[in-house]
Amino acid sequence: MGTAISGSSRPTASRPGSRSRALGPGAANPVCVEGPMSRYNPAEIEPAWQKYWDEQGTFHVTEDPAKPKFYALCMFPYPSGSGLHVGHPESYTAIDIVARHKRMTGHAVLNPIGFDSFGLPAERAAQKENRHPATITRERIAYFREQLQKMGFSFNWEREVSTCEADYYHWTQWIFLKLHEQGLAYLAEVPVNWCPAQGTVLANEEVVDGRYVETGDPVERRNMKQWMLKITVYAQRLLDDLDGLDWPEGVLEMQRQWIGRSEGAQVRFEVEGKGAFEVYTTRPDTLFGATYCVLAPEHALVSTLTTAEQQAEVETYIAAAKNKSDMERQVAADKEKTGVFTGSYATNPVNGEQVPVWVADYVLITYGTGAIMAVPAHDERDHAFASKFGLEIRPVYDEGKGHDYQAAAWAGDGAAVNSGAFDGMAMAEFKAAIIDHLEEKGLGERKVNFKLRDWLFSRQRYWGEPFPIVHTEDGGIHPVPAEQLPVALPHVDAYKPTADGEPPLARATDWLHTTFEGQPALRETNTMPQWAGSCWYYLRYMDPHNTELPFGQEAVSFWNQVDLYIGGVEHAVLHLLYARFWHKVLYDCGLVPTKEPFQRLFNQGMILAYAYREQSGKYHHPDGVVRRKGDMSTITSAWNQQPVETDWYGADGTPVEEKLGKMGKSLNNSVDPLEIVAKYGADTLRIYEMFMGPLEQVKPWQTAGCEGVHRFLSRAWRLFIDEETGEPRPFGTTSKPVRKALHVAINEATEGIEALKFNTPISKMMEFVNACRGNTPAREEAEAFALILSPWAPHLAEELWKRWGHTTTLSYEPWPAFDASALVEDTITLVIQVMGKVRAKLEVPKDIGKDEALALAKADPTVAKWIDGKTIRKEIFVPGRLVNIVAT
RNA sequence: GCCCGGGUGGUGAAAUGGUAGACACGGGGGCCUUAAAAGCCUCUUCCCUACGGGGAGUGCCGGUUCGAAUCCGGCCCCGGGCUCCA
Repeated sequence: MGTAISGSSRPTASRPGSRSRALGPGAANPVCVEGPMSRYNPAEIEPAWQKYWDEQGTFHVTEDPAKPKFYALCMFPYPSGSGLHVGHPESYTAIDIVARHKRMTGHAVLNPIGFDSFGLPAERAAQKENRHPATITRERIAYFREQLQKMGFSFNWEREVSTCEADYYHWTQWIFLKLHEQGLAYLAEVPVNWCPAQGTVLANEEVVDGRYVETGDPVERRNMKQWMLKITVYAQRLLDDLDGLDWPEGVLEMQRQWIGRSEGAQVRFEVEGKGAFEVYTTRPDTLFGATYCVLAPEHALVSTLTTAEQQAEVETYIAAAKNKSDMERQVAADKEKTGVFTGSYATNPVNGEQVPVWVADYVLITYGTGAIMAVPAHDERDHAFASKFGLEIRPVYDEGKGHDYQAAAWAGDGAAVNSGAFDGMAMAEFKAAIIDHLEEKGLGERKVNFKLRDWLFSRQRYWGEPFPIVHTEDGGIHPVPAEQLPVALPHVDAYKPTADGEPPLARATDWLHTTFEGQPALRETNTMPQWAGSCWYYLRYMDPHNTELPFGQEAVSFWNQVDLYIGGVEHAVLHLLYARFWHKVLYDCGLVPTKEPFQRLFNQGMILAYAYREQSGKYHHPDGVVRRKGDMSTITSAWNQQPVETDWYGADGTPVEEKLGKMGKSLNNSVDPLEIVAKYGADTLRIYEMFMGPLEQVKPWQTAGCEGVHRFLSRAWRLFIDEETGEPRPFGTTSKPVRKALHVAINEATEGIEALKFNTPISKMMEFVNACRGNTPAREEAEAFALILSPWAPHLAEELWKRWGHTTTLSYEPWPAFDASALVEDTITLVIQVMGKVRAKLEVPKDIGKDEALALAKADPTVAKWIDGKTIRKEIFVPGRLVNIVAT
């Protein structure tokens, strides 16, 4: 934030940390310049229409069985302290265009908005400012709401939800009780990142090199009692039901990989006199090549298997692994594998060989059985490990090309060798045969495994939903009865853990101590993660004021499921997977009619912005930066310390280099949408957001690009409104080129909205205005134009509609019909190619035949020159398009 | 390393087997104006030109085709994500 905004455009809501300065000379406000009284003035018409829509309840929607329904949803925002930047309205604008179009095609449209308002940043702000996070959050929401309302989105504001309010989290808790009732919630000891100095648990991204990134305090892994949700029970269904969804292929693929189904076998390895462990493998066909085994450091059998001589080394290794985060373990092991020998040997069940058992952190306790059989000849990771520690590498497949197994692993198919009775088999046959063999002998069994793990569902934080759970002294864990909900967040004296490391809620001693069926009891002091509220908000929107249930059956049977969901690809896995999981649980409880929550999903591309950095590392806001062409300076790049030439200069004349990056505080390149609204109007902002390029594409914001869009809207205004009087210009008569341009635009808009391509329709609407060349078209054409423009630029369209004498909103007018006959011309431009190169263009009747076209082509002097003296080998004729003469 | 996106003028882009650069931004020239702003007209991929044209060109190399930005194979670069999943 901290972007330049003119004083007059200051939003009324207070916004912490903001500043303002006067607009520079180059940033004249076209809205305020002198001129005719009735020029296009969004500052006047936009608030008026926003007021009208609000007062008239234009977009209020009810469950009307006479209409088909459409549920359009954008991912709701987290109300951060810095407000929305111009990247956010991209998906809201796209959804709004679809919603407005669907109303015009007779649908009952649900297009709600709300706020994902629990979460860590507000808690941090509360600690710093010593204010209640609810107060801070509500202030932030007020500014977000103002920003959204000034962009003219047709949201169902009467359905707004905020996940941190008791009337919402009441029902989040209610759904948790359902999960608990279904046996899907349980307590488990789970390792967390514990920071003793802060007395708190940290998220993975807050820990780097074993230290808290903010303070540098050391972090250790510590087991804590945590609530878990059994999402793994749903793994197969979460995988199977992806098939019917209209989602981007990339997102489906990421979900499939995250769920990570694999088929293989679980095999038992005996250690003489010390017991046995099981390994999971997808390659039971390589069992004869298993030359050692590896246990995860956390595996229960490690201490039993460690011999006296190896004990010191193993213990040191385990201690080191324990304090590394999963991420660190991965990064370190990518560079070089580590591990230690336990001193014990296990029996390979298929050939009776004794193989050494090692401990290494490249084996994860959380996957499979936490133990593996290692086949270095056929697995890269095992190969790297075996090479480092001098373990045997024994191939069990001959791939037929003399592969050097000592140099590298090879995981492909071939003919089995060194595998006793199985020699000669190919992979598929071998797999089936050896699993049968293992099952017959009782050495193992067929097994399906998933990468997906149960969901760690508790946080040691204040600003989240309290669990509706009490603990009695006898160790009993009891759900709070549904009629006693909500369990309200208590007030606490500080938003940090207690002195003995209990979560912040433990500070509320009056709240903490309660009774359960007459016995003294303590309330659960963990809170739910931020995902909880966003797992079901799309259902609450269907029936947001229900005080008896999270949502009523009547509402949910009408709205059914979300028809179109637009949001960032960063939520491709977790949010979407968690919401799908809860939805399936609710489905199993008979509370929702569909197996899946979101039928169609679309990811908008991130909007980037140029950032300008001087060699000291300081960022200059793009507003003050200018390019002085030809005036090059050489500076040391703050990005890579290399000398770099630049002709960009900050407002103070300092040379700066340009780089594209995420819009945000850290690069000092955010742009507040209200700044653009003040300068150009909401309609310009909306259209520019869409005009920048395809919705799914990552693209850079350039405020200057708004100029062209604003000019287009001004030109459209002038086309229909007399700028001196403000009266509508008299309508003209229709003409062929204008009618054609209109129907091209109607077609492009109609198809574009369906395909979520919102950029090219704008070009076609610009072409329509250009085609009119200042001559007002016929009334029918003008009105059709306003109607197709209205999803993109609703304020301008409404204003024109009103000035043409209509007395109600155009939001429910029928969408204009496309007439293909308007596009038909009598003649076409026929392209004449010789050897694939364009040599001439001829104006010919549209239905010209091949013979006639070729005759005309050959008669053209330029064409004649190119085929003169050559033999014609082939003649291509594409009706209505081109002729290609192949001559050599 | 693996997975997912993406490379087209000075810039954002359009064209998904048939005229590469629509529509805009920026820039040049002109009109209007006492002047400026706004507006309007016009040029604007690069190179050559005897001004008629000609040649090259969609990250690089190759292929298929009468014809490729578009389809196929190989490579390079950029952005995002990642749980060594046995």
